[in-house]
Amino acid sequence: MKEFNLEQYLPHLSIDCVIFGYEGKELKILISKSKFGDNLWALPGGYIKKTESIDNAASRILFERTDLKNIYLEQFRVFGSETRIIQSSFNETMRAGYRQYDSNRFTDEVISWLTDRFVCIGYYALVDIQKVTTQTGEFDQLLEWRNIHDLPVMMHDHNDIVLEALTALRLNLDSKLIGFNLLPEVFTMREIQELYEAVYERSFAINNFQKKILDLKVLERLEKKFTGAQNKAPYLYRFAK
Amino acid sequence: MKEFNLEQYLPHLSIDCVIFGYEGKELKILISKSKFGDNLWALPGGYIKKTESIDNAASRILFERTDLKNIYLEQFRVFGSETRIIQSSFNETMRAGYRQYDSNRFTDEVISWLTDRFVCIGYYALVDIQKVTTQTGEFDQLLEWRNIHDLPVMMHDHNDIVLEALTALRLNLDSKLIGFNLLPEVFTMREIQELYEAVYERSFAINNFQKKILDLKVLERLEKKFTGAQNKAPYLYRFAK
DNA sequence: ACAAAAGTGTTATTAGTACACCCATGA
DNA sequence: TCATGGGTGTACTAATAACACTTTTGT
Repeated sequence: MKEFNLEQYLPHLSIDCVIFGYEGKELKILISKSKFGDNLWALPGGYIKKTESIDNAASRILFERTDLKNIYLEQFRVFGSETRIIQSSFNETMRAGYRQYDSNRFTDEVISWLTDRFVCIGYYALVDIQKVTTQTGEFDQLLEWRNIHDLPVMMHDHNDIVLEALTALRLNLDSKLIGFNLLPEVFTMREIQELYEAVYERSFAINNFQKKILDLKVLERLEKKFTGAQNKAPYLYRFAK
Repeated sequence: MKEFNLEQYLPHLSIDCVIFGYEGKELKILISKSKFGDNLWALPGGYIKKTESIDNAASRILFERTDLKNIYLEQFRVFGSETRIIQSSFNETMRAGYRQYDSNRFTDEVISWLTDRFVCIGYYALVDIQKVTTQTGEFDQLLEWRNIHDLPVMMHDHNDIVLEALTALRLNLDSKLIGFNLLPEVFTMREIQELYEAVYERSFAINNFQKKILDLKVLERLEKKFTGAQNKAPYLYRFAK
C-alpha cells in the first residue's frame, strides 16, 4: 500500500457523506467501520484534493465506496466547531489506531495531520441500493447499510451530521423531486408512497398521495406489474424528466 | 500596523458575509472597497482562527465591520470550485496590490497564502441598518451600503454568492420569522409589508398580508403612531418572542 | 364468489386570494 | 367635510384532507 500523500489534500478540511438508500421499506444509510479502532464507526468521508472542486471530491469519495458515478448529491451544512474533533474522545483512539495499524505509513506527521482540527462539509447522497457495489475505502474495514434508527454511536459529531442530513432530505424531497433517486428505474405507486412514509415517518392516504404525485407530471405510467397475488395488479411508473 | 500573522488561521478556508440591511424601502447589502486595488469591490470576509468555530469567526468578522454583537446570521452554502480564485482575473491584481501597499508586511509568503486556493463558506446576516456603525476591516478601504440591484462587479465569484444568499433569504424569511431582524424594535404593518415586497420583489394585498403576519402570533400590538399625516394612525408592533 | 389491494370519485375542510367597505386623522 | 391611507369583513377560489366506493386479480 502506497504511503499516504497528505500534500495533495487541503488541510483541515474534510467531506463526510450521508449516503441514503431505500430497501425493504426502510430508509438506510451506508456507514463505515474503521480500520483503526476496535468498534469505531463513522460516515464515509475523505479529503479534498488541491486540484479538485468540493463537489468533485464528494463524487470521488462516493465513487470509491459505491462504484457509482453520477450519484445525486448535495451539500447541506458545514460542521465547524473548533472542538468537534480535537476534544472528541475518539481522537486519542484514532491516534493509537493509526500507529498500531502501520507505523511506517502513518508517521507522526501524518497522524498529526489526520487528527488535527477539521472543518467538515456535509453532503448527502441518494442512491438505489440495488445498483451499489460497496467497496471499502482505504480507511474502511467494512461498509454496512443500516436503518437510520439503528445506528451505532459514531465518531466525533457524525450522529448529529446524520440528523441534519435527514432534516435536509425531508425539506427537499417534496420540492426538488429527488426521491426517485432512491428507487429503481420502475416502481409502483405504493413503493413511492412507502418511501415517503419511511422518510417522513408518517402515513399518507393512498388516493391523496397518488393524486399529489401524479399532479407533479413527472411520472410516466407503464404496463401493469403482475405479481401473482390475488389482487388488482398495480401499474408500474417511470420517472420521466 | 502589525504584521499579518497567517499562522493563526486555517489555510485555504475563508468566510464571506452577505450582510443584508433594509432602509428607505430598499434591500441593501454592505460591500467593501479593497485597499489593494483601484476599484476592487468584495464582500466583507475573513479567515477562521484555529481556535474558534466557524460561527464565531463569522460573528467576529461581522463585529469588526458593524460594531454589533449577536447579529442574526446563518451559513447558506459553501463555494468550493477549484478555479474560483486561482483562475480569477482578480488574483493577479490582488498580488500586485498587496505588494504595492506594503511590501514589508505582505511578504511573498503572505501573498502566496492570501492568493492561493480558498474554499469559501457563505454566511448571510440580517441587521438593522440604524444600529450599525460601519468600521473598515484591515483589508477594507471603505464600506458601503448598496441596493442589491445596484452592485458593482465584485471580485472572484462574489456576485454569485450574493445571488445565492438572496435565494436563501427568500426561502427562509417566511418560514423562520427572521425578517424582524432587519427592522427597528417597533414598526408598522406597512413597514413589514414593504420589507417583504423589497425581498420578494412583488406586491402583497394589504389586508391579506396583515392577516398572514398576525396569524403567525409573534407580533405584539402597541400604541398607535401619530405622524401628523391626515389619515388614520397606524399601530406600532413589536416582535414578541 | 371471495379476499386482498389497486384505483377512482365525491365531499368537506382549510388556506390563500380578491373585492368591497368602514374608520381615524388633520387640514 | 373631505382626501388620505389604515384597518376589517366577506365572498371567492384553489389546495388539501377525509370518506366512500368500484375494479382487478388469483384462489
